[in-house]
Amino acid sequence: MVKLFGALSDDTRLRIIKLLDIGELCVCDITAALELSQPKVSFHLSILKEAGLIVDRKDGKWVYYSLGAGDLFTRFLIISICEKYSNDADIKRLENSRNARACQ
Amino acid sequence: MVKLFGALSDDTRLRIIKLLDIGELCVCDITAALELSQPKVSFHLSILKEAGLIVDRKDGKWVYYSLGAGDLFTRFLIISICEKYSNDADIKRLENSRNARACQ
DNA sequence: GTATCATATAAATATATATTTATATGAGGA
DNA sequence: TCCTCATATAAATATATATTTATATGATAC
Repeated sequence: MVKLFGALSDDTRLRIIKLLDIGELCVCDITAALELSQPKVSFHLSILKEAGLIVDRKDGKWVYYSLGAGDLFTRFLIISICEKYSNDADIKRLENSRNARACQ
Repeated sequence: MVKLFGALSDDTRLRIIKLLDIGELCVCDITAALELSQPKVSFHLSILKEAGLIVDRKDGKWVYYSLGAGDLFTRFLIISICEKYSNDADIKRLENSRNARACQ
């Protein structure tokens, strides 16, 4: 429980959760959307994964992350965060990045 | 939101929340129940208060803390924590402390 | 007023967490 | 096979958070 709340007590990680609410994303898209360094994004993804909030799926060179199934409480937390938290700028950059086919 | 989750990402503070679920308690009772130093308890109480999770009430020498009203989401978090988290040893020590009238 | 009690705060230190920079891994493509 | 790309990990550093020890505050009792 401490680990779960610890994973949620960081602005970067809440931004990632909000991004993944759109759907599955690869690391390069998340990195582009957040405008952060790749190791930094990987670090935060690992903490979210470790807390059971997200899951990953490998496909060739890419690793895709998405919001995890989790238990009822975890799901409620994610829903609440996505409802309360907004980061339009991130989502806009994500769209730009995808249109530009940043990672290929 | 980060501050709220940050306040919940510590074992000592979850123990305090669980204790306060019983009802209003003074600092000396919380200190006795947790078997921690008084400054340490005051430090953690200040973080919970700052996050809007608990409120205080002064009466003479004593300061009493209790779970705050908060918004729906905060209340749900507190309810969930109290349901999932158990610390029987703390509650037992609290009862002993009160019987012994530790603070007076 | 002085002593004592409950609590808070400050300063110093210890510990955990995040960030940066550099490098490793492993999959495809030339 | 060698090169490049996407991602992860390691090491070094920076920053935040927690803990300890000492002291301050403010109330009551003597």
